[in-house]
Amino acid sequence: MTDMLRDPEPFAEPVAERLGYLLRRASLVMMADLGATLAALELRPVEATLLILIGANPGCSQSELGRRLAIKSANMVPLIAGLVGKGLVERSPIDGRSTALGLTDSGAAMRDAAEAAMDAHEARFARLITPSDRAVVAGALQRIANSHPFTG
Amino acid sequence: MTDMLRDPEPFAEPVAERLGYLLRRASLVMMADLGATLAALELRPVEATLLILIGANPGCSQSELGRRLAIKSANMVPLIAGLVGKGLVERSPIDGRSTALGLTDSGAAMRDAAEAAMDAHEARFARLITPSDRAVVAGALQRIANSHPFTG
DNA sequence: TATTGTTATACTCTATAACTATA
DNA sequence: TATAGTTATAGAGTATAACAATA
Repeated sequence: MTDMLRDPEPFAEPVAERLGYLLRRASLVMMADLGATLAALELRPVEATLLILIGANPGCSQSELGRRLAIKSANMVPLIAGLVGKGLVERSPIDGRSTALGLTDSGAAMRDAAEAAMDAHEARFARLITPSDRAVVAGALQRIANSHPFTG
Repeated sequence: MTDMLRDPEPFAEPVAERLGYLLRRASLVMMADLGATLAALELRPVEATLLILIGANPGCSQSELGRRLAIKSANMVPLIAGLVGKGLVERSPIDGRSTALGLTDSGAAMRDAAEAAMDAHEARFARLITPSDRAVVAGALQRIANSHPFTG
């Protein structure tokens, strides 16, 4: 009987028990699903995140977004330029060196669509964790994420 | 009094509650710590993982490792070649197309050092989660990681 | 015909250095 | 002097396509 359950080709996976390994594998799976989900909107995950953050913080600067998301300023340039080029984000000068960012009307619509897509995406995975365990997981992940300074 | 605790520059972070976002941030923090930890051994995380897996599965093939770790065969070539070049891994032909991988003596010593470094690394983060919550987190991460087929 | 290992290559993401203009 | 934004570039990591040799 037990032979029926035997692994036909046993392979030891000692790293599979490690927290960092599990975290990375789980993160890659969720990122892949999110990417596939947002592809319908022709948005990458980072672009959807930027739309949501700009929508929630109208007038914020490019450098401030970079600090929050740990994206270097040099790498923010093509990201924001891409969203502006798509007509989703608009810049309005604050002073000579800063520009306030905001969503255009179509940017706000796209943000709403992206949030709906992300809700559906997240629901597919939240199903795998009981509500009470979800709080435990979220708390643990937050403590890990905050245990190192995020340089940006 | 409450003014003393007020955020000097309020910034809404609606994505910070999302499971995928938390997972990614936590994973990046642990990966950065692991990379810094293993730098003392001049090993990257993926190289340490390969040493551990080869040590636990002597005779395994390069393509099998790639399937387990979701690394494409084209990308396995320079990885294994690098470990062979460092004298940590040795190849012995099985048949005309497969080669069995194994650790050299110095590869086994390096594997031991890498596992010790990973133990210390992991302990720094396990501290942030109570033992009973650790099982909850590990279970949730495993279900998420297994919820999508891993293509490799 | 499917698999192992390989080469070459391209694309994305991220990092560094240097620079301009402004506060 | 420090900051916002930019440019150019380099380095990882990962992806596809095509191929040779073998099972």
